Amino acid sequence: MRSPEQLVERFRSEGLKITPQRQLLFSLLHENAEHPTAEALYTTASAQMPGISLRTVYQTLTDLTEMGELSQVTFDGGAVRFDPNLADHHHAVCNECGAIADVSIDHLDAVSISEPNHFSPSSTSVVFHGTCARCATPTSNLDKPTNNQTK
Amino acid sequence: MRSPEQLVERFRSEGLKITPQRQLLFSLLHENAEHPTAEALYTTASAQMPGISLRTVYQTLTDLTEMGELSQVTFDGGAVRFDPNLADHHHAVCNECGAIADVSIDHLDAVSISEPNHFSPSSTSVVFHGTCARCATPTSNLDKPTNNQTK
DNA sequence: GACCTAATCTGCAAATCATGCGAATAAGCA
DNA sequence: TGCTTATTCGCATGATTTGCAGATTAGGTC
Ligand SMILES: [Mn+2]
Ligand SMILES: [Mn+2]
Ligand SMILES: [Zn+2]
Ligand SMILES: [Zn+2]
Repeated sequence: MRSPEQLVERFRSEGLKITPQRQLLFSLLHENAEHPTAEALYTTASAQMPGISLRTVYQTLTDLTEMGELSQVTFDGGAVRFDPNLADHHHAVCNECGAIADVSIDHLDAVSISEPNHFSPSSTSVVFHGTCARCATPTSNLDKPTNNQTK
Repeated sequence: MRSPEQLVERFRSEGLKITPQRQLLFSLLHENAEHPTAEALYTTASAQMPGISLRTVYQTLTDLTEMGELSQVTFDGGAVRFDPNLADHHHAVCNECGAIADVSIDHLDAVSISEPNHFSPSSTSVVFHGTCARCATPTSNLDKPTNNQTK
């Protein structure tokens, strides 16, 4: 996703209005690597802008997605998560705390479908499930992230 | 998933009852490579057993999953799909018709996370999105599978 | 075969997540 | 300031899945 400033420009140039709700969401999403759900963004947004509607959060997220500024990902049937990282990347989901990390992958081109089933893949996505660095360290659990488990 | 006969044996040996509903679902799931949703199974089941409850379908699918006889998969936030294929495998989802095919993958072990982020993956799943063989053939579209798109 | 009882099935309420819709509101502009 | 129209908001509705409780039944006992 582009910077809030660039998004303001884009919205303006497309004749869309610059509302406080949109600006807040631009800033909450910018470089946000947490893959938040709509509800999570709503909670954060509400703290800064009491009265903002969950409906507006969904609306804005849908708009940004349709503009190609956001992508949506889901894991294991949980709620949709929003991802401002437009680079080609994959994900690592922690079984313990539910954290979702962006990962780059080496040798993805080596991966191929074994059987000659004539499927023409246009995209490939890889999801790792396992234990994240924080949850792996047996030290103090005091600073462990809260459980964001999808389901 | 094991054969209906073996499942009957397993259920019996665990003190579970062999009901017509369960037997029907055993047979509908056996070697079923369509990755059906609960609703889809309910529709098929209802044709053979009018009056069967959707709740029972869900219940049985949950039971089989907990017994390790079924696995559940979801794609793009759609409804949960049930998979009797217990072998380690991956999936190819057709963008056109929504068909989901099982695929085996070569060189998966070559795939690795680039950055040293200390994530310890316990499992890796790969999903291809693209066009299936049927949808790719420009011949008669009459025999194309119906659209089962997840969303 | 009749009887008993726990397991199962069923119908419906309710939870969760997401979208449709219309009325109220406010951004952008003359 | 006042107009126009996009946007926001609240609520209803839809889709999927689970909780619950009463009715039913499989499977054992006599
Ligand atoms: Mn990401
Ligand atoms: Mn499969
Ligand atoms: Zn973790
Ligand atoms: Zn297809």
